[in-house]
Amino acid sequence: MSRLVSIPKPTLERLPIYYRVLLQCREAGIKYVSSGDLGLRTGFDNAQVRKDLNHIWSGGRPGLGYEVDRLAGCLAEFLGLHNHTDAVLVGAGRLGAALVGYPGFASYGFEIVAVFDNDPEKTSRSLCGRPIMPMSRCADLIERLRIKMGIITVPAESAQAVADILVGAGVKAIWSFAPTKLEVPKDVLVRSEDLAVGLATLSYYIKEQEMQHEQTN
Amino acid sequence: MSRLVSIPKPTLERLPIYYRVLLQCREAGIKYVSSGDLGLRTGFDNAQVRKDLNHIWSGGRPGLGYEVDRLAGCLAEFLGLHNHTDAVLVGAGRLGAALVGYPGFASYGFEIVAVFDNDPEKTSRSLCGRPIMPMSRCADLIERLRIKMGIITVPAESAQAVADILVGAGVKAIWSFAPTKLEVPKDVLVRSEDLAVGLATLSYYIKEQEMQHEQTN
DNA sequence: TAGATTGTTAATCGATTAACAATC
DNA sequence: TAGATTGTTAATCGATTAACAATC
Repeated sequence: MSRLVSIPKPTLERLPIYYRVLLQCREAGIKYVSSGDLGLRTGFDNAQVRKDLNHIWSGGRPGLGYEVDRLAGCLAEFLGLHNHTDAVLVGAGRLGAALVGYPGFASYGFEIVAVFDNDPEKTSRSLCGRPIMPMSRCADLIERLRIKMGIITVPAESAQAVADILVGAGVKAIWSFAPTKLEVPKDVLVRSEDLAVGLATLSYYIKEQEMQHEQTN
Repeated sequence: MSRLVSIPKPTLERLPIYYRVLLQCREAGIKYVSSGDLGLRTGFDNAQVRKDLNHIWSGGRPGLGYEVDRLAGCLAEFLGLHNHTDAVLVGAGRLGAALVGYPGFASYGFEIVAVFDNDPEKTSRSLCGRPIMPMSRCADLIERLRIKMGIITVPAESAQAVADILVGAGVKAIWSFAPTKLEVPKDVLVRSEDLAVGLATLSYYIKEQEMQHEQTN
């Protein structure tokens, strides 16, 4: 039956942040951190920190805190950061280029092994040393290399078609930057990074600030 | 006293998604949508949709639904998408380039009017028609143009220093892509888009899937 | 021992979902 | 009128915060 002790989603999203801070601590030669320290460095409540960390490790020492090295190790293990995972990227535009060149990738165990795009003008060029291939070769490559992860950086209109091809070829996790809802079978995970959501949030905040300003004057 | 009827954060983050779907409906010539329709197209519960929309407009017509045109208008109004806002971007790397070229920007009322970078090699070049200027000129330009929004696409190590300069010059909202916590006065809003969080989430999911696979075999 | 900090339980808070009378 | 769908209240669910005995 495996571990069905599934972790709350908000907790899962905070774990990478603890991990980042722990790496910084290690860099700085710090051996132990308390939940209070971690709270200060992440902006989370200290009780929150303890609760989150207890989901993955109960090795904290009262009066002392958490051993930086071991906690970082547990987090990396838990998140699967040591597992190497190959990925393909579809959409060789500016955002695609940024992701291919993103150094964080490697440190999270991911490697973009192939880039696809349907624009013939692009398929003659290459991206960070990777040839840009036409979509016609995508499914075949995914199947042969048994690739499980796909990154979508095409415009919204073509995103669903791309997702269908990826899923059809065996991809199980999609990281999408296209502002649209993707329909996929339920054993496939889609994570949408929607920049427009962030922009709209900021726009709202700025509008509110300006309105308050006007009232003060 | 203004409107202290502040909107729940999860709701605020869903509004741009409704807005996007409404624009698509309008494009398709659809005049009315029900909360059920919107739920299907966004993936949210229909009761959720009604509750969210009632925060900004109670003009839905029982038996008929919401008038696409007017609802879209209310959303745009509420989110401040019609208000033009100038912004500066700091960090002319690949991600910076992707954002400067991002078409979504304009449709949310934002315009990147200046790009800064401290690498002398970059300051000779330009980005999508905008000259890349050295940081030494940043504060002055922000003050003169009374710019309220800054976008940070520099490495984590330099992000805090950049934020300090922006805030010192009068910026009130920061959109940061640097994986680090920024300390700012409490009247300044920081929105962090942390790609590492997304990556780690996906990594965890893929690890889980593989573990279950191993057990099945 | 005294001080600090853990892991965990209980209390609070807020968000989602269900239900339904009102109304087009 | 009959069918559909709203706005809203009440019920449920889940996450955050507070508190504290246990322990280094």
